[in-house]
Amino acid sequence: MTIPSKYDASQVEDKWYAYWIKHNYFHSTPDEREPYTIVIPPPNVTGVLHMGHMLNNTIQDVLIRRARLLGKNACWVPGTDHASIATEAKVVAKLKEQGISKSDLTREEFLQHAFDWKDEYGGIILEQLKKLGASCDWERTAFTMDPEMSESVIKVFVDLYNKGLIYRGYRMVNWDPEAKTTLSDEEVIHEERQGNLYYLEYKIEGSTDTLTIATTRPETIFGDTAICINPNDERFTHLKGKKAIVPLCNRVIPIIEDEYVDLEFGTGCLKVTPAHDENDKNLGDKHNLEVIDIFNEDASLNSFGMHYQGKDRFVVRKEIAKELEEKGVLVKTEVHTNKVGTSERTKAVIEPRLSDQWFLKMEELAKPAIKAVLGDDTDINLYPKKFENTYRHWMENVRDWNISRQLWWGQQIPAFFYGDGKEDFVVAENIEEALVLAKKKTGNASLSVSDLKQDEDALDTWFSSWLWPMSVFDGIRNPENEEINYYYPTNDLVTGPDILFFWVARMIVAGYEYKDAKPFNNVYLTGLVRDKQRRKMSKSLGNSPDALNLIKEFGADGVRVGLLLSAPAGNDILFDEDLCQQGKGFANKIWNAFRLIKGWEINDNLEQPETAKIGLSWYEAKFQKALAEIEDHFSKYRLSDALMTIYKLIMDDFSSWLLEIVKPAYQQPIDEKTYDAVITILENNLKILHPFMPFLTEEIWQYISERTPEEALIISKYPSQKTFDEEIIKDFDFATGVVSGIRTIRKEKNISFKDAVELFLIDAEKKSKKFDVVIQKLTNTAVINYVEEKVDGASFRVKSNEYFVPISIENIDVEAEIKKLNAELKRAEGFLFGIQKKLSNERFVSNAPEKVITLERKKESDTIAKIETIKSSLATLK
RNA sequence: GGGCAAUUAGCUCAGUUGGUUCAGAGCACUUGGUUUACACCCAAGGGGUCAGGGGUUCGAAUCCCUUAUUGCCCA
Repeated sequence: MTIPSKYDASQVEDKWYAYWIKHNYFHSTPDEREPYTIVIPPPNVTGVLHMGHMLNNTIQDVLIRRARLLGKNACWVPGTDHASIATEAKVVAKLKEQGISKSDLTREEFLQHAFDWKDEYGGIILEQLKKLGASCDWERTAFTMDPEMSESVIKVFVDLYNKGLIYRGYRMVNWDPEAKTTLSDEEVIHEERQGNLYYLEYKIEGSTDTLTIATTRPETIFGDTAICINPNDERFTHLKGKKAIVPLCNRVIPIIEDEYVDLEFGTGCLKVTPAHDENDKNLGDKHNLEVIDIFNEDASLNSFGMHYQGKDRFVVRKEIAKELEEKGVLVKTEVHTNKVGTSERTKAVIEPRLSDQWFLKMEELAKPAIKAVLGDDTDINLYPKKFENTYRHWMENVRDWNISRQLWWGQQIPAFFYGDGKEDFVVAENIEEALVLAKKKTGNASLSVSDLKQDEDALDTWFSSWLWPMSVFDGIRNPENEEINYYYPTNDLVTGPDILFFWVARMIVAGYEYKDAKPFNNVYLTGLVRDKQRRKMSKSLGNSPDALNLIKEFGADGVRVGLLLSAPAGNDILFDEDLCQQGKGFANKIWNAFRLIKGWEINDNLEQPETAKIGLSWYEAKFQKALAEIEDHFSKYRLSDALMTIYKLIMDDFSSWLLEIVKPAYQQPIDEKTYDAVITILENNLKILHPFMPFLTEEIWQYISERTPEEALIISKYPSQKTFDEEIIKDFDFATGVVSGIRTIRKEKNISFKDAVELFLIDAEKKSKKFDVVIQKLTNTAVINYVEEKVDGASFRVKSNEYFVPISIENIDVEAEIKKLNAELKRAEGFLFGIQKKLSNERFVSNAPEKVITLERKKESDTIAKIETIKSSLATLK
């Protein structure tokens, strides 16, 4: 059998993914085993795989595959999110290309287009996840607008309404004039923008006096309904009780007094526009001011804007400034930076707007969710822990959640109006039930279905995804079904910190409200993927590599390793393709180690050599030590450290040391016992590596021998932890010091590896001799002689042991040797000085614990011994 | 403006309760090497005043104060 010297992932990965699917290893049904459950953070149904998804889902797959190997019933539920604003915007844009305007369509027609779009492009991302190796239970694929999901959402809305937690309010909301919908506070991004502060002069009615106000938004003067001054401001006492005249429209408005006005800012006079600013709205409510809304829903001016009617707010701002200047109203303009809210999705500048919206009261609902994460006996752990502070800050200041959106793509709010009054509605799961309620509420038995009109708005997408961990198991509609009881609470949630509040916090809220239990035990918050220059990866910068191309180039295993090697929990990951190259290189290394082993000819008559025996027992200890470290890293969600431990184990301990130790001479056969042991070791290495590099490991596993579907690596049994011999690891580390010493001498003295050397040593350490054969083999040392006296030749020290390799006279550079020894001596003496200073300090000796003092004394005697050997070496050279 | 976090080698990061030879890892770098698994490799090596300053302590990368810089969240 010839095995190619380069590992070709593209030949392998599709084959094993198909095999895993065929044998249904990813599918889970409740059974007697312990469940291990993850629900995927559902990506946008029309989305495409980007680096963030790759990182996220690689982590989830590692956790799931590991759980599977540990014998748990692993269930990873995949799915997608309908992403109301983003998707609706895409559909609207596509229709526009075809010359169709949304306003020409009925709701039903529009939804048909949207579902067609979803069926055509939706779920591409899930196909891409398969390329990455994601072992999701695809039979469970869910979508937040599946009929069962939507039914759950409506049920929850009705329930919360009936509990008095959902209410309708005329409120200032964040209006996105581009998407023509409201946004929740969390969907608004505050950005610093440079603008102007305009100083405008208002006339005082019945007087020649004027007053000056400062505003950043001169176009909103049409909505002014008062001027406000601070009652304590002596500059304006003369204005009290007077009225001002709004420029251009010449409306007369009252001058009111309120301590809210900041004496320092601007001129100390504030224009009040209740329809277009939250603070002004509060002032307006307090002083019973008129509310004049001057904008259309696309933020162009309406008829209140007079000759600016129909023009966009930013156009008007420029034009009106000019007009005001010409009319002498604009006194001056200052450059001014302020924060403006922009839409997360459309980037449009948010317009505060008053409208009727649906809200969910959060304060009481948040309480159990706060306790779960921050209490003493925390139910839910965040990794890394630092996010608990952020979580606390948000949850303790939580505001009511605006859950209505002026969109069609989403669950339509189940409120049915029977009249024109604000309160003329009932809330029910369907129109038939609504009719019953409406009849009861109105006392009008003659009402019919046609008299009811359902609210036009849809629910916020997060109002469906906050139920995700329950609704994917139908836990809302059938709260006691077998699946929800088995899989819920889920174990780990892996997601980005950017949706800690949007999603994570709300799932916790929903979990306690509807299952009286947490939705998950642990939340692993990944970092953002950035480029090498720390810039966020984005389409507009074009710095995001094509995920599928990366997989093509480096293999899914290579990309997975590349991502995880640089992704400590919670830290941003600075993505660099070189990392994938390292992952690919690692795959190739393991492949070649396997090639080496597979190439050996086995001879069952051969005795096991001593070197192999010792090497194997050392590696077994080393493997156990690494296994314990890996467990520890996993328990702290330090996946990159766990991977690095495995990387070093396989790269250094297995390939560089063990295989070199057991390797038979060229074209010589290997004894069966050693061969079998090496194969077992290789298999164990594959098992612990499988969660990180599933394809490569399965390929080698199946190459090692014929396996039945029941024997596939993906469902094999993870190596169990055993106690191990710490001493042998220490002794081996000492031996590697000797090996390195000899190698250094070979290099310095230009002694080829092919020429055997002889080694002499003064064994002050009285070390075990069992590694001598190993040292000999690895360094091509013909014989090791234990002596009492120095021997001529190149020398080196490991602790207080002194080693000599005789070399021909012309190779000895006495000067260089002395220089080297002097440097070593100086370092040792400095070290000794430090220790002795410490030990002669009476306060140290009397205060430090006994253990520490003993250690210091040991260090002292070791160093003294070492200095002795260096000094005597120097003496012989001179 | 308020809050949180960070600052350790050229880069990305570990460093647990203050105490093992604690100043580490990976990558990068330098030098040498066709040792029959692998040049996607092997071996050896250089490199840090632990951001600056002050303090507590027998002892500080680790605890406290302070300054600077950076990032995130909120208003």
